[in-house]
Amino acid sequence: MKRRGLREAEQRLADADYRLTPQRALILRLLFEHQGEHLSAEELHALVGRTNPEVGLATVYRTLELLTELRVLQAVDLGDGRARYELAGEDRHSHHHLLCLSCGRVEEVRDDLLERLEQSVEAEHGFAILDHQVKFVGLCRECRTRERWKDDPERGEGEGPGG
Amino acid sequence: MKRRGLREAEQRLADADYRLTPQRALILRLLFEHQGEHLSAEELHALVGRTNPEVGLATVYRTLELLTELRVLQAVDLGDGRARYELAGEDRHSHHHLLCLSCGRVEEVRDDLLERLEQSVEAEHGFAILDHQVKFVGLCRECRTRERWKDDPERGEGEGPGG
DNA sequence: GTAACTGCAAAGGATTTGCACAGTT
DNA sequence: AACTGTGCAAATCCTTTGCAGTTAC
Repeated sequence: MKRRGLREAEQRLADADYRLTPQRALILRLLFEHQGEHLSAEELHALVGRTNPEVGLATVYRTLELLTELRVLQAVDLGDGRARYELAGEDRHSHHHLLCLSCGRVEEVRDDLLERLEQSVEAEHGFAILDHQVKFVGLCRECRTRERWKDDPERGEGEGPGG
Repeated sequence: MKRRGLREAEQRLADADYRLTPQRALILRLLFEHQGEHLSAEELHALVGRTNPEVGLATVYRTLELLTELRVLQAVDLGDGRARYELAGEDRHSHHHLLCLSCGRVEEVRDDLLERLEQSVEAEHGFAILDHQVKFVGLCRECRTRERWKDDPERGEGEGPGG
């Protein structure tokens, strides 16, 4: 569905006089195929490696950096100590994430109230907002419903249906 | 003025059966003396070293971790690749930061609209929010006034009330 | 053809950890 | 004594970088 986005992204590379190497093309494709998964460099490298084991991790890092620079990607911090990436929204910066403590899932939020908040901040602090990062940590609807939280005083639980 | 907070923090250590060692006492004191500066582990270690060069960096890290666990501190990510810390508000989680791209200053925000936003998110996503992190990146009033920004060909026009 | 790109491995910076010693209870 | 806490240094983790060989344009 977002196939067009891929073309645009490739075009943006060309427009900025960068080469569309097979590595970059593959990485870009995977990024679009795994939209919404917030892949890290290493995860992406693993994905790349499925078909092209030759591609080095450094290349993945370099490509990620390049694509971020070109505003094709945006780095997001999900609090696990590594950078994760998502496709950058065309019109608007929109990293508002709901991070579930129980299952680790990441939902995206789009809420007009945030714009309201920005306006308020700009007005009250005289601060010109260029970008933002909003992250809510808590329990998603499902985990909350499951109530598997009250049992666990500490933490560690295997959320594994895959087992 | 916030001397009482220091005592409370020390008490919290004791309550949790941790010892108030000279290192911890010093670190805690410095943390209160440098409120609002968002010190990193290494900065704090340097401060500690002014009077007690013997204290190791690892101890600072360990203390920071401990104090965070005890909710005396909160780690904040200001985007410079290292963890920074601030005293945790008693009643309310409150890391809402305005990070100025020009001078690097960090302001704190307290805005009711954020609570409104939280409620909206809880209602619409069924997500139980336990904590949040909100960071706005842009230009503070002063840097904005100085207009040292318009020189930059990168960003050009856009939001220009100055017009 | 050639500057851009890649892969590899080594380097880098922040944070953690293993371990023997020191300080408390 | 039995632990907890500390200092040091080595280890770890993510990410970057140097360099020689490769390749897209």
